[in-house]
Amino acid sequence: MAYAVLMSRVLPPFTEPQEPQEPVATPVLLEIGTGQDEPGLRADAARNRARLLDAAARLVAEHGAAGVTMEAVAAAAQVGKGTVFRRFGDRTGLLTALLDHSEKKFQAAFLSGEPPMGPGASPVERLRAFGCAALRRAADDLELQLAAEPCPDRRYVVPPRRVRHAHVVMLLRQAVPDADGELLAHTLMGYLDPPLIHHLTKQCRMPMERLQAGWYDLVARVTRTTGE
Amino acid sequence: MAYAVLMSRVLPPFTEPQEPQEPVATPVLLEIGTGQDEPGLRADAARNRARLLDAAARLVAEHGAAGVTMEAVAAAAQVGKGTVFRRFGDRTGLLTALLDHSEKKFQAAFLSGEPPMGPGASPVERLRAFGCAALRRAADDLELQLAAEPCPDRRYVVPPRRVRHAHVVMLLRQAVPDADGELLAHTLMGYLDPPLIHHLTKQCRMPMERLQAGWYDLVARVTRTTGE
DNA sequence: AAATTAAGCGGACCCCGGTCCGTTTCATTA
DNA sequence: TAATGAAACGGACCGGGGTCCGCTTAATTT
Repeated sequence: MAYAVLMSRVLPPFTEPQEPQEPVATPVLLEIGTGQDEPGLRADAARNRARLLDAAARLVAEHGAAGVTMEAVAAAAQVGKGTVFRRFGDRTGLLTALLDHSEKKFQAAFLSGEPPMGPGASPVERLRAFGCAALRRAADDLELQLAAEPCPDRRYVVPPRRVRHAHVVMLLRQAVPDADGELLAHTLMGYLDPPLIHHLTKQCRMPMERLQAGWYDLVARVTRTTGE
Repeated sequence: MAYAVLMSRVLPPFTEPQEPQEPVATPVLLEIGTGQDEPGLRADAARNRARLLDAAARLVAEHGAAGVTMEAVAAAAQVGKGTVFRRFGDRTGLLTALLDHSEKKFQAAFLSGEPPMGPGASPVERLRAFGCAALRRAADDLELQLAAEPCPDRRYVVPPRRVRHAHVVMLLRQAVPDADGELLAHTLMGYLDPPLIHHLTKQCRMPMERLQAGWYDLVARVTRTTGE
């Protein structure tokens, strides 16, 4: 499939899913993100990219995420359909690009922002804060996050997820050095997955407070600390 | 969408996703399953159903799950395409039906089988055994399980998942009565999700032993017990 | 056995994601 | 500024999921 090739242009330096994925050192992380403005793009390409994102955002606002059809976006941006795919790879890529700006801010917050999320606080405090922020982030434009969900076998390979995962692994290594941080991190991240948040808040009508309390409790159990 | 209507025929007595989902008592659970033989089906319908499942299984064997096209199945079963959709609702439904038999056996094992999975063992022991079995089950025909993965907003609503979830909730209620069993159960189940198993074992080449050890550790932490 | 009717049937049809490839446009080099 | 090659473009095209609706058939009733 040409998908990988296209994505390698969209998401520049990114290892293939195959290799065993050594734990990534923190400073490298910042380079993994999607890259909103996409440097090194020909003038017309850059312009079309902007028009496409603009059109897509308009469509979301007007008809919800379901209204974001590749053809519709192309038409609204006065651009050929092929162009949309060339630029974003596939529908998920487009939707992800739409979320990229806020995702970047989120990443900045936990990678290098103020405590308690950023460096300076204790690992457990940072984990707690991270979860709250992630819950909040998932709750805002849940619809888009849901629509941007990649197909099952890409889910764990997508850059934003890897960044978050690596970060949680790092915190867990500090908080519980003797545990299998990789696996525990997956468990914790599972709690924060948009589809689950959606199920609990929308389909089961759970209040966010309960989810947050659940997160605190989970962190406490996993790190074998007390709640306070 | 007519989907829900169709499914209500395929999965007879099943509450809508909307209501807050009260904890289901154990004896009821057995009725939730998909129902392989589908009683109350007209003779021709039952015959076609069987032919379709047969054809689908053949296609999986020959061309992998990706080869299971609704049209292909219909053709192989000498049946109209509409018939496939009438019977199984959608592709996911068909694939799920294909897994139904083994899923039923799995359910029987943890609901009423021998200890340590079935009743008789302690809740923590049952949890540990449950996870191992689930891991094993996910590892066998991973491909089919992956292909049968429902779209994100159905994921937590699908009968097999609800059965497992309810069961884990029950065990957690016994093991850690003061915790939020609903939420903890989701966390534990997340660890056992086929896409994650696939990612870890296939894309990251992790050995199953590590996953299993991870499960034991997770159960221990969540229930605040020691490993042994 | 004939009549009735609800369930089932099938395939034409629509929509949408994704691909392909001949044409156009930008940037670079001469 | 003309030539050249790579990158971008666009829309015809394809395949597959899902729907629709007029027709058929199995079960039931009289």
